[in-house]
Amino acid sequence: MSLDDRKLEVLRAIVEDYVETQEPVGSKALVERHQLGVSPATVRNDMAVLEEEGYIRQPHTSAGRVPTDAGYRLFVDRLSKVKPLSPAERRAIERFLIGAVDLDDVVHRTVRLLAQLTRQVAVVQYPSLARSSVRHLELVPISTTRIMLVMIADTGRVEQRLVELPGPATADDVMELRRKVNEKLAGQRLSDTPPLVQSLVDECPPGRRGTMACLASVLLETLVERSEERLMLAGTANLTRGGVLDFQGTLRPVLEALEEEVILLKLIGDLEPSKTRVRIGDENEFDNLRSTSVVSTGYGPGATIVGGLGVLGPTRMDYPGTIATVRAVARYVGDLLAQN
Amino acid sequence: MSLDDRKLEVLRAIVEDYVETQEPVGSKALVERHQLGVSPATVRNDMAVLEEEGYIRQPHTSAGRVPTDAGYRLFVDRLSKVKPLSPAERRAIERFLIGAVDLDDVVHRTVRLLAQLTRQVAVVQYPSLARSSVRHLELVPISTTRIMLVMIADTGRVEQRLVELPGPATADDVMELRRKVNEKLAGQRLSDTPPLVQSLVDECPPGRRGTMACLASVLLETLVERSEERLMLAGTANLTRGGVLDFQGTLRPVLEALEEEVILLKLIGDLEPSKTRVRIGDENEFDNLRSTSVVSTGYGPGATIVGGLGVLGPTRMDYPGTIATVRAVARYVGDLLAQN
DNA sequence: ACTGGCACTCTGTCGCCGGGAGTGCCAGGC
DNA sequence: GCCTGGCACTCCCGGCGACAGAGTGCCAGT
Repeated sequence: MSLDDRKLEVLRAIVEDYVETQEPVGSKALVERHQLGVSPATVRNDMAVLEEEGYIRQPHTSAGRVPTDAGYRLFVDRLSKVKPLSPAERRAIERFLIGAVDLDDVVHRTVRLLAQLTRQVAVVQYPSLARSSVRHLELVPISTTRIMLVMIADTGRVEQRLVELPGPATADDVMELRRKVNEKLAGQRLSDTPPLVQSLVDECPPGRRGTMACLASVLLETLVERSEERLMLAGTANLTRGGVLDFQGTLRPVLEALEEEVILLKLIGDLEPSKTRVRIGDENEFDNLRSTSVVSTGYGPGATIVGGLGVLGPTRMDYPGTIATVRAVARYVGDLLAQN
Repeated sequence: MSLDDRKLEVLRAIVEDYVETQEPVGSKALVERHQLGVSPATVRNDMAVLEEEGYIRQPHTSAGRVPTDAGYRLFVDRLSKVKPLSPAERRAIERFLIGAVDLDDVVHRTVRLLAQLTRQVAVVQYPSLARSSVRHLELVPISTTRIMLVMIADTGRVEQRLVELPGPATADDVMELRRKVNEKLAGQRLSDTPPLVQSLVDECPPGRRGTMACLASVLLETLVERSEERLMLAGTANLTRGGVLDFQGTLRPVLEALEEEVILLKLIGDLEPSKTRVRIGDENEFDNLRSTSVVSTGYGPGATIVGGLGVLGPTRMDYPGTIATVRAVARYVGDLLAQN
């Protein structure tokens, strides 16, 4: 059975009211608050159908209706129009991001901005190393047998690692290494570097090969294997908004999930270009997040994508507003990165 | 009126039982669980005195007694003996910290370890720049009028900033700058650098002074003014342990406070050497944290202190165990830093 | 196909009551 | 003088029943 326009309109009204009031919505209140042009009885019939189809449900007999995950899904896919940001919001975004001095600062400001605008938990992934290029590699001698390797990526990320050398190296040795390594790797995408690193070792004169091999292994580890993704979180206090009504009693599982970076990365780190992804309740693959929704998108300079960001909140969330905000923030951050 | 030994013993018993059971403790249960050698009636008299003195209170008439903040304070100061860590805990600490590859990793592992061992919220401050020395300064050309300044501190911290130059600079110019800057600043404590940076500008040949001045101002900003403290948080999910009984109903204010880095820094960043600080409930200067206690201490290689760490939990916490754990972790982290 | 009316069901709240835990006080004993 | 047993009192907490309110499903009528 397909749903006619009015039934969809009723669903939309239910979602909107429920999101706003946090209370099951009944037929009478619905016709009063929206101009549906029909009587409560008619709405009730429509509701019965919507419930049949699984889009809404009653917490108990003779309570109002509440959207199901499927209901929210339908709402997001077909019923919600994008809500344009207010000029005030746009100004807020610009003002907030404009003073950032380095990458850490950008991420930091972004995540707080997102949390504040959406009033939910915000997550921002640092630009992924896997999607970055090497801008420069620096070797800093710490002692005769130890150097610090500093990798600067074009996205602004800086990673450092300590390298234990097999034997002592002079300052000149280090300079030479530095030159060679940069010659070979600077400007390369990180994902392309492994064979280049190998060739570095191969081309090395035998006398120095030990040192180079040592450096190479750490390089590989830093550049690729342990291509660690970092992220930043803000707005956890927003989980307590609306009492403990959302999240079926405890936010325990949610807080636990937020501690797991792996989980968060899976959530916001799937990077289909210029597409905003919405995961609603049960659609989430993590049990702990079954009562939450996640809105995420990729960001990056221009059309390329270097990382993800998003927000997490109760399934009962303002999807149009949240989606609009997430997109807008992602675009601004991308622009900001493009300037560097 | 001074409290005799038995009254103190009663207080100790109350604190211990309450911490364990989370329920007001009555006189009868007390004599049953502890060998006090007197009758409940006697204990009741002692309790009346303890209440008079403000160390315990009754949630309502004819409920058991609960320690007040002052009661916990007395307990911590005079009644609790340090609880030595179990060998298993020591091993856990070592095993957890041993694989750390860089500073980020150390801090990350430490904070999670602390959260796990104490089952509370853990906070670890990155080694403070103000207490670090410059190991090396690197200048990486980004374009002809932009260079990236990377500062590596002896504590392992790496800070980077973008510098906009007033005019174009050649690779040689940059190399020259790099040499000069390092000559002057490497090895210096960050707090000693401002006059040195000034002298760098003064000694510069007039032709390059513009560039150097530009660099110098960013240097100053990076090194001193914006000597930003960073920190890491873990274990917020532990706040939900024990229901919402602690934290008088909502953890909202607590979560809010945890979002404010400034607050957290004040809490764990007061660095009296080798002293563990305990702030109990109302002793806390932040209203939002009135229902929590904070145990914090400094850490660093050897006897010097470069940063703070600690945990935050309900006033009803296992003080002896928590204090012991915080101290032990701080010592291990210090040792780890000393190795670099 | 929609509407008004009506009976029904369920929730949430209030007041009430009794059991239980714990206290404060008092008189008596060591 | 300190400790103890006894006793009356207070208060919380859980269960129970009544009740008002909200919302529904259904049916007959337009």
